Amino acid sequence: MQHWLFKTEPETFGWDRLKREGRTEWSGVRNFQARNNMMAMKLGDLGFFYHSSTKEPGIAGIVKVVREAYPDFTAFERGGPYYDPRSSKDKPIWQMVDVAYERDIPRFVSLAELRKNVALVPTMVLLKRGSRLSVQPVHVREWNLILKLADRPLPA
DNA sequence: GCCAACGTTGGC
DNA sequence: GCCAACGTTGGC
Repeated sequence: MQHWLFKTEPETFGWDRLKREGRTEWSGVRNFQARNNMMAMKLGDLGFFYHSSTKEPGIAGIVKVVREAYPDFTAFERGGPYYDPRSSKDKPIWQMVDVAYERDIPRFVSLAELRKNVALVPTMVLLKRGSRLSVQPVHVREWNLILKLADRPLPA
């Protein structure tokens, strides 16, 4: 099993909403690297649900991949915000997966806290300088370390 | 709101 | 194939 991280803006689609709705299509990704990551996902893979572009960015919860990659239909929606004329039903360019609420974590783990963790800084994609990849892999070592962080009370 | 860093586009 | 220009992301 592989682990991932999904970025989302909580003002647009946050953790509370996913919890309420149970599952969602991860549509609208228009970056090849992020798309390739989604195409590598397998049923049952887990991912961190990450809040970006917000007052306190960080990891809010855990999701599970419940449908493997398939064509992102929002690319076919003429006039829609995610329309891409290069993508067609015959030759779709963009793909998406479905993810579902898996479980809460004991507490929110902020980006600032992740940055303070010396063991994460050199390797974690999220922490790389200028990183803006919206769907990214998380090494199992990083995954477990972050879960351990979330199990402890927030350091003063 | 600012701006550094990034990915993509398109002229050459 | 190079690279400047552009639009976007996302932390601060």
